[in-house]
Amino acid sequence: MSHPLTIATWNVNGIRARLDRVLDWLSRTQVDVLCLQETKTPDDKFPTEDFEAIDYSVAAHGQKSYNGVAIIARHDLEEVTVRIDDEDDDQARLIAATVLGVRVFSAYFPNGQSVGSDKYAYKLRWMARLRDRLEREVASGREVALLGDFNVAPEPRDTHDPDQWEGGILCSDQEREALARLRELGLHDALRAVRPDDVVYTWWDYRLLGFPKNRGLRIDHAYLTSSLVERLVSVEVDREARKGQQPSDHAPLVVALR
DNA sequence: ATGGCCTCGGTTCGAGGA
Repeated sequence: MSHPLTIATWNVNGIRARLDRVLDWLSRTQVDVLCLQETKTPDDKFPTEDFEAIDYSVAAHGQKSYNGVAIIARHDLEEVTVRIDDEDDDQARLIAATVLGVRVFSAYFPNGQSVGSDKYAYKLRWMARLRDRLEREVASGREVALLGDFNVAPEPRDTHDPDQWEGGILCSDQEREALARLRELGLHDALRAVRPDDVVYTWWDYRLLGFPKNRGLRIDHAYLTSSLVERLVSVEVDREARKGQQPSDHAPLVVALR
């Protein structure tokens, strides 16, 4: 028998700038596991006590100003590991923990800036490294849940305006192929598993009234191994969390498992 | 109104984001 479990991912664009909003959201939703990205905070300044005060545990891996990931959970966080591999890389973009037997990864994929740039090459290299890491994790027979800001829109329908986005950063063939290589490991796009035809976005530009006009992208994802897909009840974007004063430019993606 | 942002660190701007 498995335990019902909700797992969410949210790029918060600065945990200290968004702390009250995230605490309120957790208290209201009672999500079991929350994967955070762009915490932009060193671990000694992460507001761990504030989460513990509402009975959540924290595993954080951050750095000053940029990047940073964390996993917040109402259950014990076991086997916490940070980084992808042993390669030299000072960017804090991956943390893993085991929650109720599920190996959960919170990932902040590189943005890539523009196709052909040095940052683009780093992004593709990072995705290949992640693939190799997850190949080992999946081969071990674990239930794996990879959640985060993947910074890739998998298909043209995952952007509000393909004419504007296709072929550019977040939507290039090489990025999409690197994402397909992750799925080839046996990881499935949870949103598409239960909502194959919906137009869904998770990010909207702060500028140009992006959110009111629903000019968005689907770049935050939850990739699950098959046994977790079989437990899927729903996958939802909480658009309410993108509204109001000082929102993140991303909304949370919430995965419910039976 | 026909253009419209936000974080961080560190100062009143620059880098980065997507």
